[in-house]
Amino acid sequence: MLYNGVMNNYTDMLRDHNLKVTPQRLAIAQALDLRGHMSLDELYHVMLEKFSSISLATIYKNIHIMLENTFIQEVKLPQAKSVYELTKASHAHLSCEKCGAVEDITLEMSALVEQAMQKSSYKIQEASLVLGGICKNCQ
Amino acid sequence: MLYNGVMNNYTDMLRDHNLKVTPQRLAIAQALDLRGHMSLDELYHVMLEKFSSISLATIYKNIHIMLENTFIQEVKLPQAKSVYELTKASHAHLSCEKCGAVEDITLEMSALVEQAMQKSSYKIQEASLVLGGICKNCQ
DNA sequence: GTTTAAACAATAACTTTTATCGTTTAAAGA
DNA sequence: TCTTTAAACGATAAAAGTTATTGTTTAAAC
Repeated sequence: MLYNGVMNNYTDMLRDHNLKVTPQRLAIAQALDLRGHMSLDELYHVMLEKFSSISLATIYKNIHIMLENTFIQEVKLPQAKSVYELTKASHAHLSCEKCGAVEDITLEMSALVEQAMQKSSYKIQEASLVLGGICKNCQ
Repeated sequence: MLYNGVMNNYTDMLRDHNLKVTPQRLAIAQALDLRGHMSLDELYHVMLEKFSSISLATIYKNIHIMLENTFIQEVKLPQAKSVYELTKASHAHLSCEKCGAVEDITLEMSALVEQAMQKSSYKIQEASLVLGGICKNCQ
């Protein structure tokens, strides 16, 4: 299932999420896997290169159903358009405020969540963290 | 400046952010102060009660300029529409996935940010954290 | 192969957000 | 307090973003 750290069997991944396998969906999966994070616009323009007559509605509908089936996740960024990524283990995000790059980062958050549950009366189920800053290239 | 924990001098607050003081803006400031967090729709409907002929465009334009002048902040929630709040010291948010309530919570995040700076090559400037869960009432 | 439900492209419809314009008003200076 | 002026207002048009519809194509099960 893994080749040089890059997943290559998008067909199985789609089927695992009850998504019918089409060339368009395989290309979306590949694009997201390759680039990590993409906005709807970016995805549309990348898809246009492979499918010159793809409809924008196809992008919207696939993003919608892929979110519904948890094949992908939306990342809402404080100062930019949402980006989408393939669903993987829970993690936080780094967002460069200069170039707009988005990276995953895995952090130990259990202590923080514990702190929050003690301070509040919430039963916390998930944490969404975006750290804004300047990436290495832009420093 | 404080009366029973509720700020009452919205005029000064607006002026401090270079915003011309109008009845509509005073009402927006008061509504956000009173309720903590409001979506654009909620704000519009609350404002309609005071100003029966207020234009939706006025809400959009004021939210825009108030964001620009950092009088208010936008909170992007993972599974719901954005809400807005008066700008205050940096803090995280709790979001009830059942009733939609949003609360502020102050957490000690410096250790986490330190962890992130060591793991990555980013210079981190701000953290945006939303904790999703179930509030006391909904449990 | 056939059949069928789902996905597709095209595009219309709808929603959300921004821009325009004539009028009103807050705020600064006379 | 009275003018003056730039900004804010309401109304509404325009633009941008998203969803729904329709006829056609295609993936997948039989």
